[in-house]
Amino acid sequence: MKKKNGIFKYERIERDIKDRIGKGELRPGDLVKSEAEMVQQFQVSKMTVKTAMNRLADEGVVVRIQGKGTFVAPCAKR
Amino acid sequence: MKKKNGIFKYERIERDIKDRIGKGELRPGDLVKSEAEMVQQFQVSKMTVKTAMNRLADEGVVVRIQGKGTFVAPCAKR
Amino acid sequence: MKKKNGIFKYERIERDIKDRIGKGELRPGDLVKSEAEMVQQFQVSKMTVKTAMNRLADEGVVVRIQGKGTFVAPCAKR
Amino acid sequence: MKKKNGIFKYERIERDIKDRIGKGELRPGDLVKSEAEMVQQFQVSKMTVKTAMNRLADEGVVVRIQGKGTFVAPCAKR
DNA sequence: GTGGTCTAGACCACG
DNA sequence: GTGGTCTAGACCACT
Repeated sequence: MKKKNGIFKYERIERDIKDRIGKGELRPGDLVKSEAEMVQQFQVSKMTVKTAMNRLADEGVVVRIQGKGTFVAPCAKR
Repeated sequence: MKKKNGIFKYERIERDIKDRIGKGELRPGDLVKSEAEMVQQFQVSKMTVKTAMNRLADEGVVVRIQGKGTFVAPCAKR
Repeated sequence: MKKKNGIFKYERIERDIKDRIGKGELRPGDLVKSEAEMVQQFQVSKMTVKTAMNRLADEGVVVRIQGKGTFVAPCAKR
Repeated sequence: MKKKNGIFKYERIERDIKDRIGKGELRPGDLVKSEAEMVQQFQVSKMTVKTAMNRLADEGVVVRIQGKGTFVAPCAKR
């Protein structure tokens, strides 16, 4: 995993999602962009997106459901 | 997505059918529940039920007949 | 949905691979096109490609290795 | 196939679809209700719905695409 | 009214 | 960056 500007790439993605939740752009229950879309948006590998989203899932910020998508947790922390 | 005991959903369904055969609840020639009923019972999609039942058919545990149903094989293995 | 020659889409894909092996375009050990490429080439969904390739794997024509790719079997039948 | 009030059940369904197109409720390219929904709506068997929709498809009123749905034909006749 | 094929995606496990 | 599992449907073939 490489850093850019002193932070890990996956931290940039985590930060972005949390910011959107903080601003109310993403609300509890909302569908978050898919892995494939994030790969495009952030110009990173699927593994980097996965690392970011799994960290957010571990923190309880999002819930990932196979075959359905990634959703903002019902009581998302930020 | 929650996996039970680290196995796939279709494996849970396969196991359930095999267990019923092992216990004698399902006997050779018996009609097995329809895909639609299993979708309800196991709370999975139709394709997951299909994966499970097709695997059992490949193993020779059941026989599937289009338009009729799924039956326990005449000499079902367990 | 249009079927060509009254056969299923996955059968067209199976036939294509077998033909390439028969012609010597694909030889034992060769890497076969990825699922994503076949989705583009045959204009079908990923699941249809999977059905085709899994059937070829069952027949022993190809070997599929998660994380690596699909290869023509060492002693491919045609 | 049974009649009700002197007309075949599938004729009632065909009539309904054509009427909706005539009124502009359904326009070229629109997705028509699924087979399963029509079974509920008209309280008929799947075979009856199928007969109706296939007749409409033969007439060029609708286009049926496996895995996607039934659509009002680009230049639907009525 | 069953099982079969197919869509257009999603996330997961692995290398 | 592959193949694997899974969703929530659709229409198709058959009995």
